[in-house]
Amino acid sequence: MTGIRRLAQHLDISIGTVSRALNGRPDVNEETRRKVLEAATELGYVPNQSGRSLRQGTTNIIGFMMQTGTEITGQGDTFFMSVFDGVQTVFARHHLDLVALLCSSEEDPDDYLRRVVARGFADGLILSATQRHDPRFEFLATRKIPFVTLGRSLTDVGQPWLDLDFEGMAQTSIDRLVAKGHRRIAVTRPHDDVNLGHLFVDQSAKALAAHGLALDPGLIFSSKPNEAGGYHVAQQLLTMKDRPTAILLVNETIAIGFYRGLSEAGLKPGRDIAVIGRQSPQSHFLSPSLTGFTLSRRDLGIALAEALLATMPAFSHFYPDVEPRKVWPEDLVEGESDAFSLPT
Amino acid sequence: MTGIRRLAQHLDISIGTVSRALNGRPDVNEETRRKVLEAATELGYVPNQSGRSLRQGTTNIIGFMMQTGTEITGQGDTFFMSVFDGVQTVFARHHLDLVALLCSSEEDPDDYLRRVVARGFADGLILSATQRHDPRFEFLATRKIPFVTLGRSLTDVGQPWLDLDFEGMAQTSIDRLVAKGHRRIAVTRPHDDVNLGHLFVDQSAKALAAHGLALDPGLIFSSKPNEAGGYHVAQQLLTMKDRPTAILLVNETIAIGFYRGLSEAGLKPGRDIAVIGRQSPQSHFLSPSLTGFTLSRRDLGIALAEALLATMPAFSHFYPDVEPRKVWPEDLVEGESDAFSLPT
DNA sequence: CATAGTCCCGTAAACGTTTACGGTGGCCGA
DNA sequence: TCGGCCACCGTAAACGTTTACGGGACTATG
Repeated sequence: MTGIRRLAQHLDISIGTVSRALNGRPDVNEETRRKVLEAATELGYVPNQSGRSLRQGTTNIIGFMMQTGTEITGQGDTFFMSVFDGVQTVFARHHLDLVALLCSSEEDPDDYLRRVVARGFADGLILSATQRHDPRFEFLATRKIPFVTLGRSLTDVGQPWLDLDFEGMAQTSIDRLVAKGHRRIAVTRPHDDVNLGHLFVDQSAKALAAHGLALDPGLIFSSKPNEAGGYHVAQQLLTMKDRPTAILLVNETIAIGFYRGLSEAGLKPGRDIAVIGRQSPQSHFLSPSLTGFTLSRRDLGIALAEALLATMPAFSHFYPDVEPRKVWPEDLVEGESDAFSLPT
Repeated sequence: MTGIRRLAQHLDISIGTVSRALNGRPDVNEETRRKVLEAATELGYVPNQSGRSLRQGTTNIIGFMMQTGTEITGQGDTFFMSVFDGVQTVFARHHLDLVALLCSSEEDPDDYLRRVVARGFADGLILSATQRHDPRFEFLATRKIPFVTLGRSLTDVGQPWLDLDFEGMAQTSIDRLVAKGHRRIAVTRPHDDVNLGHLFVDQSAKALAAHGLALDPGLIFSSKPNEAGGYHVAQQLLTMKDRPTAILLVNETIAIGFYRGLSEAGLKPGRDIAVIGRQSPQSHFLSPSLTGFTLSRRDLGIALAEALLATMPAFSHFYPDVEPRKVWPEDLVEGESDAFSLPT
């Protein structure tokens, strides 16, 4: 005799009642419910997830898909981890388990997702590293699997998303730099087709246009979103005749490499070039201090989880008024890296 | 009519035969098996994992537990990801799904593991960030859950493990540095109780002793295993009166921060101090080039997976002669960072 | 022809839940 | 007294598999 049956026998009660008691159904006497819960802890009963899944066609698992090709992050080691933390705290409240689905760099993300879905692995998914055109969206939509994405895409199947505020970042950065007399402003973007890069470049161009300036295509640097990428950007920049006087770094970690590349040539951010980037735990150790945007990654994760739950019928009533799509605000932390200004 | 039943009906055959055909049982006519497989792809049948799990008490999932407190890695962003890749390729052969279980920095790893196990989540586990004394081992052993650890521990319940070759690294490093005239050799270690730190320090002391030298306790630097940690180590080192002339960096990423900390004070690895570390994708962009150890992370992952499977009854016959415990060799890549030598 | 053996297949139970359905007993109002 | 309602509980089916068991058809052997 195992499982719920054992509990029932021990209490001389039917298994139906035990199940109802454990699941918080209303049609069970509070006194018997108390006894059931007591016996459950006493006997160390934990419900069998397979049985439950089989019966109600739900796994209680949410998957957070990341790609190792982007070095799990592309935003610095801790970025996704903090977001993950936030997501996890929300799901824990609903007894949902969160796991990370790491798609190898050698496997096609679309194939990987197909496998995950075919297996009926998760009740819902969180997607990151969203591409400019992302086939995964349509796939999940036709399978009617709830999902939310961290990052917009041109592909739109009506799913909720959260994203960074590239418009805001570009605008305040550009305004700030133009006010300091800069005209030749460079911009970095990840080398792959992740949508983030497109957005940031577009918004930067827009912000420049507001000042009657154009974004020089020669000043758009594609790089891997990691330290090495930043280092390369610096090297490219050093070889230019008509060097930009300011640069925007969209990814977090590349600032590290960029600083190093610069310093090897004897250049210094804030003195020889104005740099605006994104804050990260690592960037606090940069010198001169980085002027950059910051956001609460944990809160971002929480919002991501809530947006997903709001679309899942079983949980939506908990989150009646969640904005399904939202651009996440960032604050600018002023440092010394953009102190460099030009006479006007 | 759903699932296997639908297939059976479509072929006018019993569900038992269908199941046997799909699972590669011998007692089924090859001709009917062919038909079944054909129909399966035609109808897009995929077995329901819940049903299967319920029946045979197995989930076909392997969990790779990592901790976000150590910034998923503590070894640099890509370390675990490459290992993960290797593990995944092995498991894919056996139709096992690998997921990452990320324990939040705010949650106790032991509690987290308890939850995972109670839920019956995985058939097997891979543990990383092994502590010097690790309660998780005993817990899993009593629950009879197959697991393998990346890293040794003083806690030993007979489980297989793989680990880095700290003895080898310490010995070749020390020998090399002593041969260059160094006597005051510093060592870094992670600030927490992860076993790796203890081992590396111990082995370094042993290697020094072989030359009649002692490891000065004042030359053991505890640091976070990331860039910031390396930066701090450099800062600490700079304030010392009797500075060491050489240093061993056990973690991969800390070299980055260490270099930066040094260069801010006008010091240079290889000229003012000898540095030996560990190679990483990022370290290739260090200048002067790093002398450091390297290993095939992917192969490490493969070995890890095989070690686990060898202990699981259902798979052990595939891996009859896998060494259950193994120290993973590393090669030294010579760079310029340890060029600094002393007159003897 | 009888017997044993082999190959293949069908039947049905079992895994641990959830839940629709119906039933019992008590209470209340007419 | 009786019908109806309510609160609570028991029964049993269902979810989709796997697998032990047995049986039928055929072949080989005596």
